[in-house]
Amino acid sequence: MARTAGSHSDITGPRVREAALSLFAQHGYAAVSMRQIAKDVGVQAGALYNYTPDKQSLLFDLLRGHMDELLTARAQERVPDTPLAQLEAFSKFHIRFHLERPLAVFISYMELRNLTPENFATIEELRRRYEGQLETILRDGHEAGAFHVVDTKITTLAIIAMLNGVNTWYRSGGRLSLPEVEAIYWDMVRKAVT
Amino acid sequence: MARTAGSHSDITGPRVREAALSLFAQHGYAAVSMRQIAKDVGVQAGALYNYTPDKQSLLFDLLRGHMDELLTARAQERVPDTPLAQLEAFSKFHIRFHLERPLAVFISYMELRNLTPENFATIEELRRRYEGQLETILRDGHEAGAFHVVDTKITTLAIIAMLNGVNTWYRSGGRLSLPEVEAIYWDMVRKAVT
DNA sequence: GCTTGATCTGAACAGGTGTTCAGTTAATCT
DNA sequence: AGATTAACTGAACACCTGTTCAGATCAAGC
Repeated sequence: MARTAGSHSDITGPRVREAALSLFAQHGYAAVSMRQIAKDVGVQAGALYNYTPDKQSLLFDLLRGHMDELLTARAQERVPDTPLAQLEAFSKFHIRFHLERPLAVFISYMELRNLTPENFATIEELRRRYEGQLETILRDGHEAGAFHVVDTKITTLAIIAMLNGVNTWYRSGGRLSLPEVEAIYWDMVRKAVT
Repeated sequence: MARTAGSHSDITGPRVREAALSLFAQHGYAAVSMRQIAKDVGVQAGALYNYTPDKQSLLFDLLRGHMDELLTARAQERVPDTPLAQLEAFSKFHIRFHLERPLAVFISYMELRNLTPENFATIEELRRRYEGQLETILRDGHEAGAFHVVDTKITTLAIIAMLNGVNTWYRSGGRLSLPEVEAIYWDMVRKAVT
C-alpha cells in the first residue's frame, strides 16, 4: 500500500496542524508523539514529514501563527481617542480574541519552554510587542492624569494575567455571554486603574 | 559497585524531591526522565524507587504537599473582622506564600494535566477549597455592602489569576521588595471590587 | 492512455522510556 | 568483630521515540 485514495496536500496539511494543536493542548508537547498525531489525522507517522520538517517546527509554527494573527487583528482595530476608551477597546479585544482560540492561547502560554532558544526568542519578541501596546496605553493615561497606576510595567502584567484568566473557566454556551464577560472584566480593569 | 559512601535515606529522599521539583519546573513532567532526575541526585535510576513507587507519585506528592502547605499556612493566619481587611489579608498572604515557592506554584498550575484522573481530582478539590475562601470573603463583603462585584465566582477567578501573575515576573532581589509588591497588588484588588 | 510527480506506506534506525531485580557494598547494631 | 540490613549499582525488560527512505499508489497533465 502507499498513496491512499483522495489524499491531498491542501487537506492533510491543515489537518496535521489541527491535530497537533488539539493534542498539544490536551497532553502537552512532550507527552504527544508523532505517531499519535498521525493516528489522529489518519495517516502513518512518516507522512507528517511532508508537512513539517520536524516536531519542533510543528509547535513553533502554531505559536508564531497565533501571535501573528493576534498582532494583525489588533492592528486592524480602530484606536479611540481617550486613554480610557483605548483601555476599554484593548480589554474587550483581548477577551474576545482569546475566547475565540482557547487551544492556541493555552499552548502559547504552556509550551514556551519546549521551544528551542531561538524559537523562544522569536515568540517572546512578538508577545513583548503586543503587551507593549497595553503598557503604552497605561503610560499615556497616567501622564494625562486619566489613570492612577503605581507601576506601569507591573500593572500591565497584572491586567494581562487577569484577562488571560478568563480562558481557565469560560466555555461557550455557558452561563454568561461574550458581551457579559467583556463587561465584567472591563469593569474590574477600569476600576483597578482609576 | 553498590551502596556508596555516605549514602543515607533521609538525605537522598529530600534530594530526589528537590531534583524532581526543579526539573519538572524547568522542562515539564513529560520531558523529564527518571534517569535525568537520578543524575541530578547523583545516583542510578533504580535507586529512585526506594523513595517513590513510580514517576506519577513523584509528581502527585509534590503537588499535594504544596496544596497541604498552602491550606495549613492559610489556616494559621489571623482572620480580621471586616470584609475589606479580610480581602487585604488574603491578597497579601497569597502573594507572599506564592513568591516563596515559585517552582512549586509553577508545576501546580502547569502539570495538572499530567496527573491521573484520581490524582487530579484530589488536587482540584484542595484548590477549590482554597479559592472558596476568597469567594466567601467576596460574597460576605458583597452582602454587607462593602464590595461592588458583578459576579462573585468570576471575580474570585479574576483576582486569583491576577495575583498568580506575580510569579511570571517577580525575582527576589529585583527592583521591588515583597512589601512593595504586596502593596501594588492589594491596591489593584481593592479598587477592582469597591 | 501514458507519463510524471505528488502523496503516502511500512519497515528500519539508533537511541530513550519507566520499571524491576539479583547482587554488592557501606552503615548500623549486637 | 561479626551479623544484619538499608542503600545502591548495573544490567535487563518490553516498549516507545523522532526521523529517514525505498517503493507503492493515486491524481493530474498531455
